[in-house]
Amino acid sequence: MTTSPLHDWNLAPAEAIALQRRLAGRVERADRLAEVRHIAGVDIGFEESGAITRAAVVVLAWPRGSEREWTVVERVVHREPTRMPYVPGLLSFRELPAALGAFDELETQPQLVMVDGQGIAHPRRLGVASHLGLWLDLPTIGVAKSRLCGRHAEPGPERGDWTPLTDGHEVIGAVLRSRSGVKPVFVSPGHRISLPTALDWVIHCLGRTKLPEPTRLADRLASRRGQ
DNA sequence: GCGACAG
DNA sequence: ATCTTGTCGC
Repeated sequence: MTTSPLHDWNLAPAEAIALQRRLAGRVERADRLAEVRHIAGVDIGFEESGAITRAAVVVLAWPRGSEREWTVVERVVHREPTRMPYVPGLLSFRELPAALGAFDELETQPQLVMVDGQGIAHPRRLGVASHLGLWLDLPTIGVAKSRLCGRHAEPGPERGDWTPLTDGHEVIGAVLRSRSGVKPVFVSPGHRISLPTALDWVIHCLGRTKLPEPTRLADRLASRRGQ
């Protein structure tokens, strides 16, 4: 077996929390991105009543062909037995093992990764997107469908309108109206990216749907609803 | 003690 | 996350 770059995954809740506090100090909140040619979207689904975790990664070419033309470069689905239950705040310990398995099978090297879940908009500033970014040493962005922590005002009604997500005086993300008339998404930096840049990328990847294309396609593939 | 709580 | 049909609206 290989030696884990950061840690192993079988941890008790108290240990996982202590680990998150340590890892959070390694998260980079400033932009450190290479020229983007491929953007990956990641999401997790379950089979067998939750006994099997199914990770999906979709890689899209950038820049895209035309306004609403995306080129899917690669798609990977990786399954493995589920190890941990869902515990709010400890999501990465449940989902990352399978996600990393999917990345191991990926042939294309993305320069940016969008994850279904929070980045630093997390109680200890280490949501699943940040944790994955540290492990892969790649820029990551968290795009969640609901809030885990922080306070915010309701964003405007038009696509692109957003308000800051804050915790105390710290800005930890943005609440973005990705589509008018629909509940907003929660965008937060994962690793090696700033909030303004993360927001730009998410907005660039928006189609007519609520979720940006990378995450939307990964979502479909993970739930096997996708093709 | 009473809520809140990514997926 | 997942279990699930029809239905309202652009």
